[in-house]
Amino acid sequence: MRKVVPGHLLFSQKIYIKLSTTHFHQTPLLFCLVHRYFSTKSVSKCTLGEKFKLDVGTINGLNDALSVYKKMVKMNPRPCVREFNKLLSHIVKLRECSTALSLFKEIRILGIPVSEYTMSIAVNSYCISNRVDYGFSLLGWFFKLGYVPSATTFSPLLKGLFRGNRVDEAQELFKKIVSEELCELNVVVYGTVIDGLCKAGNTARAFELFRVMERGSCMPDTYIYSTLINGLCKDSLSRLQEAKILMKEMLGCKVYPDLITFNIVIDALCKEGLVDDAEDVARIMIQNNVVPDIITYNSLMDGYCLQSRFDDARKVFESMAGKSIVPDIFSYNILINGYCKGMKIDYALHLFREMAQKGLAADVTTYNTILQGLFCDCRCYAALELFDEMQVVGQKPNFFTYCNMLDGLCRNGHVQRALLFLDELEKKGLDLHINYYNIAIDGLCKAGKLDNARALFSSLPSKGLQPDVVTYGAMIKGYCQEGLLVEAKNILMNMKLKSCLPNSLIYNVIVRGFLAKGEFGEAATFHEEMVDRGLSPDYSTLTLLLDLWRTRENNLTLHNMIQKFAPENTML
DNA sequence: CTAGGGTTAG
Repeated sequence: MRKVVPGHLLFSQKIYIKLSTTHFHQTPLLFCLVHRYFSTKSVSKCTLGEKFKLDVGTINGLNDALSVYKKMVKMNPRPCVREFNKLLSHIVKLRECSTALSLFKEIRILGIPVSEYTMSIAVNSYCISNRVDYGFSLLGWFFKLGYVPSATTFSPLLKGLFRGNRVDEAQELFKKIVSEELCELNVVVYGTVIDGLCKAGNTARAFELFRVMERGSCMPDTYIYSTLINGLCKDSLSRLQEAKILMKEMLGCKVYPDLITFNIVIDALCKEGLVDDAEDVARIMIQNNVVPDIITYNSLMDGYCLQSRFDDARKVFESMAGKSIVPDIFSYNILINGYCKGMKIDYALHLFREMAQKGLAADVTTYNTILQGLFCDCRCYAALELFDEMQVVGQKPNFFTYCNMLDGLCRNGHVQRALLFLDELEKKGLDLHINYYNIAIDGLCKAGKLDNARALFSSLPSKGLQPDVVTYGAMIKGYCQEGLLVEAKNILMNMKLKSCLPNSLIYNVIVRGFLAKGEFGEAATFHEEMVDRGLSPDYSTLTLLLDLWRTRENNLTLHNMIQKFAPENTML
């Protein structure tokens, strides 16, 4: 049976074409209105699909969503855009952005009309998948279709830029939004930028924006305060006192903390070692009818573990059951990490097996944590087995897994095994990283296998790798320890030629190396060079310097020597 | 039907 196209639908398509080619640039708003008017009109004549209302609550997982989508596409006429939007949005919430984007593309190919909502969902999907530039390219489509991107479109773009460490571009976009009035400056846009700035370490700029908000018509809400409190708590030097003041300011403005605000504070206290205070805050939150969730308990557990109060951590873990909260992968990883750090590896292993029994799959964090724990406990064989096991169950090792393996093997006297491991990595055609070689070179030097270290070091360029300051440092330290100062000096010269600046660690090693050999003139030269470069000797180098010069130059008083070698060091 | 804040290893 052929579908009869209603006359007014044809008419609306003509208008659409005409407006989009001639009038759009002058009258985008008018265009939108006309477009929307006719879209609704055309839908009103639909029969089967028009009545279809999607209830995402009935969708069970991705496959279900996909079959619903197929059903919707087959309907004639098709359900309205809104139902497609609901479905797409639901798929994004299932964290299946790539699927959502394929469907979005298919919808376009099938000629199913999309709305500004569909477009925003697509932009957001791209941003979540770290493909912000594709998100930006969709902005062009907005205009083609006669839509105007809104704050809802721009906030994911801003967030995506920040997440990709493109802080300058994010700030530029924000400035552009403000100066060209691209969209409404609402609390969500501010929140996105403030959070991005805090996470980029620019708390000062975040607060500037916050004060701008306060003065303007857009009042900060719980999200904004939580973001800033979190920013203060996680600033390089934690600023808990300021966070406390901000919390008071927040209450004064009658903005009240919610679950996430409390979780931020609880976590910050735990990380400061104030887990008992964190417990107090948890009690206060309950008094305020805010119910703790799994993240609250996970933070508390971590807090106890940091204080080596494993029994208390365990109590929190077990108390979750009574609150019908099921421990998640974080809960297990936190407790496993606690036990590993506390050298209670068997407890950690027990939990590891328990999670499998409960149907909870260990992730790469779990494996990395336990691998480290096993190596710390000198259980190399078990670690090697676990490394194989993780691959058997399909958990891909990452950069840190490989570092753990190499480092663990070296530290346990299995440098040769580490080298074999490194060979395997090379053969696998993995992305090689200079860190792998730094660990191996350091291991070889510490094992006194300087020739092997040198050979590995020399092979780096052929592998397409550049030594970094750590590589040079390992070699220099290796030579110094063997008293081979000429070689150490050569490496130092080499790195300078490659414009790799020696750090204070390297200078300290060299100065101590020359002092140990009694070559005081050389030691003094490098000491001077270090100071010239704004670096200072560490405690043990300084002690050696002072002792030696004191015995050699009796006429120097201690005061003179301090003036000479550590003018800025007030400790001595 | 679209957008912002919180927990683990290295």
